[in-house]
Amino acid sequence: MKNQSERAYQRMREKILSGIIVPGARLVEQALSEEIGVNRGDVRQALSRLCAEGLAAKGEKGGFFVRQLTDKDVEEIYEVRYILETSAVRLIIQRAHEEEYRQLDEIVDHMELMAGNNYMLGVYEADLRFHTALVKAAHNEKLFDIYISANIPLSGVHGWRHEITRIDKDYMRDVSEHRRIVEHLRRKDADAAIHLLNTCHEDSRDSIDPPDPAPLSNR
Amino acid sequence: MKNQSERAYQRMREKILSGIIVPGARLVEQALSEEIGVNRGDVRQALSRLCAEGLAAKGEKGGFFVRQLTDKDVEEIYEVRYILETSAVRLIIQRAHEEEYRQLDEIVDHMELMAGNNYMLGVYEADLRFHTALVKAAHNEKLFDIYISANIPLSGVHGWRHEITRIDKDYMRDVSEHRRIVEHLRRKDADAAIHLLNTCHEDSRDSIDPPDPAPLSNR
DNA sequence: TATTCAATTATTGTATACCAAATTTCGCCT
DNA sequence: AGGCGAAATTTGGTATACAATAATTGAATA
Repeated sequence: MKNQSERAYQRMREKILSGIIVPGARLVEQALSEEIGVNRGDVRQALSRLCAEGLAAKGEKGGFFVRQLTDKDVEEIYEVRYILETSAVRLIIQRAHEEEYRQLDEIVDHMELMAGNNYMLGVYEADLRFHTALVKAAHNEKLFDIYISANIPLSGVHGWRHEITRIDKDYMRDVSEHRRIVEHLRRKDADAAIHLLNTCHEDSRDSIDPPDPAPLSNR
Repeated sequence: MKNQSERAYQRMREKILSGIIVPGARLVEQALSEEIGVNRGDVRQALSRLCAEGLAAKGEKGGFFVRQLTDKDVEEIYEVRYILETSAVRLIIQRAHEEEYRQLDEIVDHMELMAGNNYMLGVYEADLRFHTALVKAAHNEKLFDIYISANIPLSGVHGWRHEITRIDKDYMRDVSEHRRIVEHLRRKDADAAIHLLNTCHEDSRDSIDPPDPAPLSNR
């Protein structure tokens, strides 16, 4: 954390993504500034950035709010996710080095370990990391930036903290799916890898229940 | 323009994209604030947003600068542009209505008129509008947002104002290419449309000379 | 009890001033 | 021309003010 506005941004981002601040809630500048320990100007700066990234939005009557994703939004985000990851796979096959495949393997190893011991949140975290590493391996920084700043790997679980994580899910199947994706990448079989990626998407989409209706303070 | 920080954002964006402020130049807060007629805080807010969108960047020794695109950046952006527009085409074929094709036709008409009378900047503008409308027609707001906020249609000509626009370019060929793209879309021939789009990219890539080395005040 | 409306309080958007630290500029000297 | 150091500028951070507006409270009323 170099400077204060960066700090404000990071803290607020965390709070939003982890669901500590629920979607639809008003982002009160003074409260935030006191809590984080920066002044209102820095909070305002961070809010501006969060807005540009789609994590927050300006209310019609003024003020900032945590972005409320509609069903349509989620649907569209999955579509974009598919587009970006599919393209990443094709680039990976042209460009990735063994080193990057090894990194992906390692993440899957972690995922396996956590799945075996029922660390659901851990598995989820590893999954995030896997998809991020996947796009990174495409060797296109701009593509990676877009993927990150669009908060694509997180959108579906916006507010997961408030949901009951499905206990009966077969996490081991996920693990083997991810492992097979890496295999396909190594064999340069783009279509197979993409097909499996698609399966992942379907899975996570099904396992997500709509978040609690947020207690809107206004709007 | 609802509020001041929005105004600051708009003005600065214009200045950067039109090349009035050259790539690499320092963005002095006070100068900007006086010029635009807002206070420093608002400028700071706008700068924060511009940064998130990749139009500006924070210098290592502090301060904001107009983002300087390297050859690699441009290369990557074209790749992303290809990915996004290609995906858009595939979605358009599934979803677009006649109304949207008519809009595209109309833009091509404008382009033709301007090309016929050698309004080079006008042609360029219509081209921008065409590609934007294309992505919009994919009926995925998120995809559209990404396309816009990544400044993809503009990146290649970042600072075009300082270049000598090629006078000998065959603008009419561009026009007919664009017209054929719409035809292919109507016939639902994705591959043909994508192939032509690709041609456009190659063309514009070739016709762009590297911008003048920006007079860097530091960095 | 439920509802309406006015008074009170909170929040935003904007503006200004201040400060220390870092950075840049500029003139001077060699 | 090139290096040096002082002066000016710029940043990043903080505090405060204040009018306009939005939200909440609470009391009066149906």
